Amino acid sequence: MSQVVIDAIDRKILKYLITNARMPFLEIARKCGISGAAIHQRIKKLDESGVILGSRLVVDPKMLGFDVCAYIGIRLQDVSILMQTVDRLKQIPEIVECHFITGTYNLFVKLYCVDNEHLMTTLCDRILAIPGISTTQTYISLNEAFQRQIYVDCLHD
Amino acid sequence: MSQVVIDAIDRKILKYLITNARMPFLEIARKCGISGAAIHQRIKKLDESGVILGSRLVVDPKMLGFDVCAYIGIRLQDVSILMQTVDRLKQIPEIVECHFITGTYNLFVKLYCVDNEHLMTTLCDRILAIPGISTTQTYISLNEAFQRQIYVDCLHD
DNA sequence: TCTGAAACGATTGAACA
DNA sequence: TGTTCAATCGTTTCAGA
Repeated sequence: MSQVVIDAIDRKILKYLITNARMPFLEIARKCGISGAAIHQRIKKLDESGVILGSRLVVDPKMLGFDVCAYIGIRLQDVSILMQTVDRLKQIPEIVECHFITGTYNLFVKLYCVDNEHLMTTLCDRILAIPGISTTQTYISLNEAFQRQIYVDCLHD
Repeated sequence: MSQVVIDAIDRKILKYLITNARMPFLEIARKCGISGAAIHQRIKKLDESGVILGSRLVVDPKMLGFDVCAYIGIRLQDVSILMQTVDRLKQIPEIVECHFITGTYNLFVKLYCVDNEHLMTTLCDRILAIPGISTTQTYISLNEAFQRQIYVDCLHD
């Protein structure tokens, strides 16, 4: 996949915004030692080049009443229907993540439900209703120990 | 887990910010038909009550050079070291998510690596170096079909 | 819980080094 | 790429309903 040239200042900008998407550009500017307008221009470039995909508020699912988080591995009868299956999965709002994977399953999804009953109806009435699914395995997350973003500094320093 | 009373306006505010954490409060105010000050007060309340955990810039891992995304299921020899193991996993920057789960594994992590070699060294030199790990299984994500946030409207309307 | 007003700070675009 | 400047717009707080 195409890459983009990102220098130390870009990485610093990303690092700040990855932990707080609403950090004022002027505050970043002060920390980076350049002007606010320069930060603005760099962020615009990062945005246009596709490095920045967007920003999100992070909410606590449990506080909103979603007490159950689960991962489901999905095995298809026939890999040719992979894309159609993804489209069907996308229509299920409880599913927040969907991956193509190697190994025992073809697809792997993450979802949030209100309770176990909600998980069961989502699995049985919505997911298993999709034609071509051979088997599934559900892994219930008892607790999310942590969740964070990529550590940009892992890269070429 | 404790829940909080959230009305339709709160849900509308969250809905906007979940897809764009930098949306100006005044714009939300216009869409909700109340003043900017009221939006500010509501967001402050949602923040203080723990519904809002923070905000994040979403970056494309591939654009930053992280070509490999994987999930690893981890089985421990002894569940009593669960918390210590989480602490050790937290120190590995490549790991972005860590769950306690039911089933075949005790822990389940998501990580990003630069390439397969990086994945292998992270697994062998860092993860398997943690004492008490019995077995692991790695699922490589060939592609993330989609990733999004909880759909707030799943709830009580 | 809302509003409007006022003060302050941030964003954005243009012109230029 | 960077800078400064100026206009516009957003944020935040407070008093009061």
